[in-house]
Parts: sequence; C-alpha cells; structure tokens
Amino acid sequence: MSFPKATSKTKAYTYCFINMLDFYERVYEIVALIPYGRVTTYGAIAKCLGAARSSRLVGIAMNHSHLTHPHLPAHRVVNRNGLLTGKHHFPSAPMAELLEAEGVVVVGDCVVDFDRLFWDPKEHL
DNA sequence: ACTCTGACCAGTT
DNA sequence: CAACTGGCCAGAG
Repeated sequence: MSFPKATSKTKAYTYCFINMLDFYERVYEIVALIPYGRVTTYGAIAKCLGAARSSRLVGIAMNHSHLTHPHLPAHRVVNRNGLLTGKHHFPSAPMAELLEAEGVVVVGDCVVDFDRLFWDPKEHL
C-alpha cells in the first residue's frame, strides 16, 4: 500500500483522502459494522465514503483485507446484484459457507432475498 | 513510462 | 434486452 503516483491519469478528487491507507481503513471500518446475517455492496461502501465511482477500489481493499484485517466479515460484501464475486479470494472457508452459517441462503453464487438482506451503510450515519 | 488486469458500477447505445 | 464506455487505482512486468 502506498500513496498513489501523481500521473496525468490520477484524478484530483482522489486527494480528498489523506492517502490510500486512510481510504482502506475507512472501508474496513464500514465492513466491521455490517450486522450479522446482512450484506452490503462495494458500491454502497464507496458512495458512503463520498467516492461513488471508486467501487472498484473497495474490491481491491477487500482483497488486501485478508492479510491486514483477517477478522473482518469480508464475506458480507457482495456486488450490486447480490452475486458473490469475491468468492475466489477466500483461502480458508468458502464465502457461501460463511454466509449460510449466518442464515443467508446462497443459490448459484447469488444471495437469495438480497433486497431484504441489503444493509445500507448510509443509514448508519 | 508504458500496458494490462482486476472482489465494481452507472449510464448509454 | 445485451453490449459497450468511462470512471476508478494498485501492482506486476
């Protein structure tokens, strides 16, 4: 993890954050708040941080989280359709298994009743 | 200093 | 409908 290089492609609003480490930490703070048995999305987290278009970076942060924050409920973060897009990155227990252990039903890599189980981080503010 | 690939997403065609 | 586009940015080569 390092401060982004100041290339021509680096957009100014990136710097509303002190550095990327801070952005990651904010992502992790939100993930830690997701209630047991509920799920949220990469985009919702990004929007909550005031960087609505940086959902992809949230995914990168989650990938890192296994090393830096192993106890985080990373399995409660899915994509906007309730699809378990991060399932290939769970070294220990399968993502679907972790969810089912919390009562979240998963069929075909997709969270059943996603609309009802969705937890919006904005509502926590 | 490139190019390329991702745990993404909203808008447009 | 699906496919495409542009917006993000880290890390590897």
